[in-house]
Amino acid sequence: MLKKVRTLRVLADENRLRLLLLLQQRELFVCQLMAVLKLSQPLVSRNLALLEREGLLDSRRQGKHIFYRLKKNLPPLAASLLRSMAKEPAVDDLFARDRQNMELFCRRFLRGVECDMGAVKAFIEYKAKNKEGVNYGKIGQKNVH
Amino acid sequence: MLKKVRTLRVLADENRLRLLLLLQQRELFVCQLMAVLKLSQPLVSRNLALLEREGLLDSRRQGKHIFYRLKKNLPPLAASLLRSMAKEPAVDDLFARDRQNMELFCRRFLRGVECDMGAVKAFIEYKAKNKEGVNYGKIGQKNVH
DNA sequence: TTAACATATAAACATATTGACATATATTTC
DNA sequence: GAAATATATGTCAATATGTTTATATGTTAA
Repeated sequence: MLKKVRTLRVLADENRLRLLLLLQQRELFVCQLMAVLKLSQPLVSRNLALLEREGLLDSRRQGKHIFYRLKKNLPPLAASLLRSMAKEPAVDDLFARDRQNMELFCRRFLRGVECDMGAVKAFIEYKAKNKEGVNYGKIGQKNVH
Repeated sequence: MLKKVRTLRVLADENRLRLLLLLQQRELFVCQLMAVLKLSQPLVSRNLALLEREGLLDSRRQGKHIFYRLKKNLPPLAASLLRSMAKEPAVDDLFARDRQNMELFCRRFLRGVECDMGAVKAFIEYKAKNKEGVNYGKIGQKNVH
């Protein structure tokens, strides 16, 4: 198969797109992505591996953690596709929520700690209780306890 | 699933990309695409239907033939993706051959006739005999009989 | 109306992808 | 060293996708 068609296939998946969009902003490790996207650890791992093999991500180990981030010199096709995708309203909405959740998770559930599965679990439980429509991002306002 | 992810998935296929690239140039009917891409009739039909349902193609019937062409107002995502794809060397090579073959087919196998399955069959047999490396496009030169 | 033809759709099958679960690996901490 | 932890990988069932074969539809021409 043509390499670029393979790249397209890899990009044509909601989970992987959300991973890429989050990793566009900054370096992250697996458990952060698990918490925010609410995906199982093997699922996140596998999709990250796919993206890395396709030349879209870089990773580096630091202690127990493995950091992933968007490759600096992204293939032009992938770069332009990601940009176009991010502009689509529906994608942008979803991504805005993911970004907000990542912020919340890091600020209120990690607090200094690099990351740990306890925080992931706590975050997912917290989100299960505080259902849709909650104003996650702003501390000290009603819907946040 | 997000609509735009579905669109991406539809585009992430070699056969469909080749169809789109050919249809970018001009209106074509099914048997022309069958001959040039060397794909079965149901396969061409089905992929064209997929692309049309996704809002990437228009079709109109004229007698026995059904003409397809790239939609005028292509969704921006699809338009930019097609442009980026066409720039990729490997895709461009493949597409250049397809375009050349379409030209040859129309000029030397259709000749006035709108299209017919006999011409499709003849073309595919001709191509089977004159294997790779042949200079299809130029009449009156060695490799063309 | 029937035969011939271009295209569409359905049915059947093979293959690929997804996601859950179990397990392996690598690193730190004790 | 062993235990704990973060991540990776293998396996399987479910599902989706791609392809072929068979059949249906709609059109023209006799």
